[in-house]
Amino acid sequence: MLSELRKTRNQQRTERRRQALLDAAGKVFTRQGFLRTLVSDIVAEAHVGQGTFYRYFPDKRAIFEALLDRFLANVFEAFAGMTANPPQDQDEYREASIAAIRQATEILDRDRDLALLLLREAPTVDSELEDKVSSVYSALVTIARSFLDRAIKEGFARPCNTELVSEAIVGIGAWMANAWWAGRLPDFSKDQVIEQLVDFAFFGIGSANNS
Amino acid sequence: MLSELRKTRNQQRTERRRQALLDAAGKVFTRQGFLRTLVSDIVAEAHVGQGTFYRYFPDKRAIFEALLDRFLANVFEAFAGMTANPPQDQDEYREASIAAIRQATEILDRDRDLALLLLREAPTVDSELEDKVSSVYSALVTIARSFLDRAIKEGFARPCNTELVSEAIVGIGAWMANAWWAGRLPDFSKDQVIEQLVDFAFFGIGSANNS
Amino acid sequence: MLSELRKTRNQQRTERRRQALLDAAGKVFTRQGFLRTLVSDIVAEAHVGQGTFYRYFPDKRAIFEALLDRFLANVFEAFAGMTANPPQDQDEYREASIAAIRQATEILDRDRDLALLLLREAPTVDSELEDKVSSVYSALVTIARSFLDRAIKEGFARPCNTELVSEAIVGIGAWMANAWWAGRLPDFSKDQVIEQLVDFAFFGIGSANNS
Amino acid sequence: MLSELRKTRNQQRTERRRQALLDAAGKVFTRQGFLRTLVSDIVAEAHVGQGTFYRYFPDKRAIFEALLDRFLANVFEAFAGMTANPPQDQDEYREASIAAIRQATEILDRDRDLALLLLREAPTVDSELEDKVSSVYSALVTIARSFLDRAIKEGFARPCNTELVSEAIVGIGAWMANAWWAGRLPDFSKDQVIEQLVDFAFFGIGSANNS
DNA sequence: AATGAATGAGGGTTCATTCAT
DNA sequence: GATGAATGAACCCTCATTCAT
Repeated sequence: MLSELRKTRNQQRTERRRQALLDAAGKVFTRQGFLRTLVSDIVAEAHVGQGTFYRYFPDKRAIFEALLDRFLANVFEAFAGMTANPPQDQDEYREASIAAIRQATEILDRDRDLALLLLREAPTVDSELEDKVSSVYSALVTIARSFLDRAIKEGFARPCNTELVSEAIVGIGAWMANAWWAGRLPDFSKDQVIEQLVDFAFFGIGSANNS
Repeated sequence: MLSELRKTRNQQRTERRRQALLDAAGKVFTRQGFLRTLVSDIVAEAHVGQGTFYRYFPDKRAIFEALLDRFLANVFEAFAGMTANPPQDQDEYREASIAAIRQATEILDRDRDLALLLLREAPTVDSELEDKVSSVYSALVTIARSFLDRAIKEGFARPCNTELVSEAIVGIGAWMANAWWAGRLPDFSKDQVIEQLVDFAFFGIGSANNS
Repeated sequence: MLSELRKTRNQQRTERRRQALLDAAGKVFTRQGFLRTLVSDIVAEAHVGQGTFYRYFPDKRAIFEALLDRFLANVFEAFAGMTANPPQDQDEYREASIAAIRQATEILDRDRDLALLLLREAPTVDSELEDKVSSVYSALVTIARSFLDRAIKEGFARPCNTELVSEAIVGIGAWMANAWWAGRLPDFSKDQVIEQLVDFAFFGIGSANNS
Repeated sequence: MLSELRKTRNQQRTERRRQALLDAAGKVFTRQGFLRTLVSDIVAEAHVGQGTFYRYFPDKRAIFEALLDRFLANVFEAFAGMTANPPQDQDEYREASIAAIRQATEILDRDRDLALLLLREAPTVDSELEDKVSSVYSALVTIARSFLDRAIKEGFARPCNTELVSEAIVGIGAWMANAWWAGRLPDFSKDQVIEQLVDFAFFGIGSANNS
């Protein structure tokens, strides 16, 4: 009979190994993409035997999903703080937005390549993984929408179809993050990008003297 | 020696068959995704022999690329008209934008599922295909930017970093098209979406009375 | 109804095309070997259509065999003259041998590469082709043996087992021809090789003063 | 971590299986020739899975080469002893030659069919394998030549061009071995063949009373 | 529990052969 | 008769998964 201590130690070892496999998978997926990653690549990267993989994950898709879950949890965590401290006027709103985005990207920046890969490839693997990614965007849209609704009610935002507009706002964020991470905007600092986008979202491209 | 007539007829037959293979591939890719599509699925859909496929395309990737090329050519054609008729004031600009987007989506709508698939999966196949898709976005950004630059010069658009903002505008378009095609916006007509987005792009979310 | 003239002309045309295909096949087989030669290579070399090949030969093996037959007929022709003019003493015998070998190689030299290929690869294709090649060697052995038998009877050759020795003599010829054609004897002229070999065959390596 | 004992046992098992595959391949190649042998034939003969083959050899050519290497190593071993004990006169030389050849054929006789196949087909597979076989003949020629050079220097062999003559001697050996193995000399014992050939090599066909 | 050798179904690709024009 | 596009039976090889140790 195993002692409690021994049992716990084994569980820890198991959990550590699971994480090691996930980390290894993350590296290999980032390097080669889901399509071109073999299970044998993952176990080689993790320095474990081929059979060991199947003690922890039923197949390649499963470890990809686990990786995605871990990442999506991070995303939620990153945006969780945004609901606090409702702003009192448009300037505060704008400042709060900039701060929130800056903080969120900070967290995501740690695994930017993996993030890029997961968001890009998950929808091509499976409709289930596609739904998972969608649901995260939906959640972000919901957050954005509640902010926007309040801002309109408080009178410091232009009335509009908040469902569509918040989708668009999340879209800008996701798109530009993608562009930035993919190196398509080499001439700008991250802060520049964030500020310009927030201004665009707040004021549009229209000039004041024309309204 | 074949007569000219005969030669031409053969070329036509070859071209027709190539298109038939492309169409069949389009259907199967749309249904199953690149990953899960077998060459044997494509030839079954096209009702030709397995070997016939390899007379027209060297491998699965190649037919996917040809399909992408055909689609990207359509995209360019769709947006080619946008450069004509520079608008004279902000309202005309806004109307022109709506008209152009409506027309572009009209054309793309014919193969919406395929479009969705190509844009989503091409970047996961290959860095070359990834670049192809990127370059189309870049081209659209360039078009958007030249419009925006002029609008600012003419005084009916707010000065801003046009490189970033035009990237964002294309991003909104691509993102919302995606959302729309993927059925994530079931409550809105296409025209509603277009109008709301153009307004968002022109005026932002900021209220007039707060500026 | 075709006139006789027309019929003959067609037969000639057919025969010419058959020879053209054989020549083309010879070139390609020489270049690539039987194993790596495709029917499509042969028709490309012959500048005829893929289907045309099958009007003249049932398959790749058949054209190889036809080529072999054409070559073996040449070999027989080359050695046919050797039976004439029986020599009267050992020196005449030796001179006649040298002359015959020289003449034979003369004829074979025209298609040396093809000869090398056919003799080397035919036995690996088929046991039937193997037998064909064998039978040529047997025929040569028979010729050599009849000479040797007579020479012994006439008293200017050492009595020996003529079946084995004539096999060995043909073996030397075939082996050295192979070595020569394959470029394994770069330092010698053909005449040098022939003379040395004939001397070896006549006198062996043993020295006179030791007998 | 595997114990040393376990590791060694695994290596042995691996080596045993590799040899089993080689043996199986030998059987199938002998039966069907390189051209007509499928990898699936080899694995069926060896009673292992299709994939197992590819753990041990990259492709069909590779296992053929390994088989050839194993055989050529045997050939060298068979002839290695020939360099020892230089003979002191022509008779000793002749006796030594007979003994050496008898011993060499003894060893090769064990895998005569495979030997025949390897020497015959290897040059048709590849220029690399062709070179391998050539190099063995060259090595044998070198051995023969050193003997002949010494015999001439010692005065019990007729001066001659030793490069050509030793090539011819090896040629006789290879050719007659081939003829014997191929069943073209059914009326003679091996010893008869060897003796006759050695006599032919020593004394030629020329009669003594004619010199 | 961990291993890595063994497996074989499955997929891509070739190429001899057929056949409609 | 000549053509070359079409064909699909082979065949090679990969790689996710199993399993004996």
